[in-house]
Amino acid sequence: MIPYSFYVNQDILDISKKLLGKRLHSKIGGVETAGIIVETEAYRGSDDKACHAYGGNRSPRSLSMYKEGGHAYVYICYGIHPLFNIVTSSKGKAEVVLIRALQPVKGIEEMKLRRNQHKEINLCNGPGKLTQALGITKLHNEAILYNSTAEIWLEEGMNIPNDDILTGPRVGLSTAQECMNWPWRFRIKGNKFTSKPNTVYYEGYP
DNA sequence: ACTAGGATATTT
DNA sequence: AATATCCTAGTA
Repeated sequence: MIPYSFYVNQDILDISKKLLGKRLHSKIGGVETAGIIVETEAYRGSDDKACHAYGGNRSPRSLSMYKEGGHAYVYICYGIHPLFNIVTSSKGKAEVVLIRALQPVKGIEEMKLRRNQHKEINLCNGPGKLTQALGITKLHNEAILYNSTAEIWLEEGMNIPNDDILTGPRVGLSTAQECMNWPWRFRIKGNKFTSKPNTVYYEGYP
């Protein structure tokens, strides 16, 4: 299990890249499922208009973003889909990483049942899909990811060198003005399990 | 292959 | 009224 120290006092863009290649595990309803993180996005409260905590904004939804690194921020997107984010950095800064896609490695049969899909490629290739596959719901908002009883946690996986990371604009933003073009989406080059809109990207980090 | 529409919690 | 999405059903 990846410890508390990993989640705090790291630059939000650095940790978004370091999360690539790590494994996200859940043990929910007695079944363990896991996948390699292959796509992330960074959200930074202080100056990022796309972030729910932009400029220190607080709402019932965004409160958990202000917790200390190592907590989960789960919110409901479009009224239906829970999206799973990892709070990073220190308390009060509201910096989170959205997990956008996984390569399934454990509990694949359970994922197929939960997702009602039979193709492995369709189990975790989107932020709303992977929460369903892993059994993550809004009840896991504010969950701690680093203690022995955690239902959701990370494990070390493979190290992804910078040359194997593609960056591009974040997905689904249209009113965040200049922020919507920031290359704060990260994914593993050549990996087939990333989420759909794969059109725009840059090699490496500008 | 591509596109339109529906599902619907939360915020402004 | 808009949104950090996904699925189905329709047309091509």
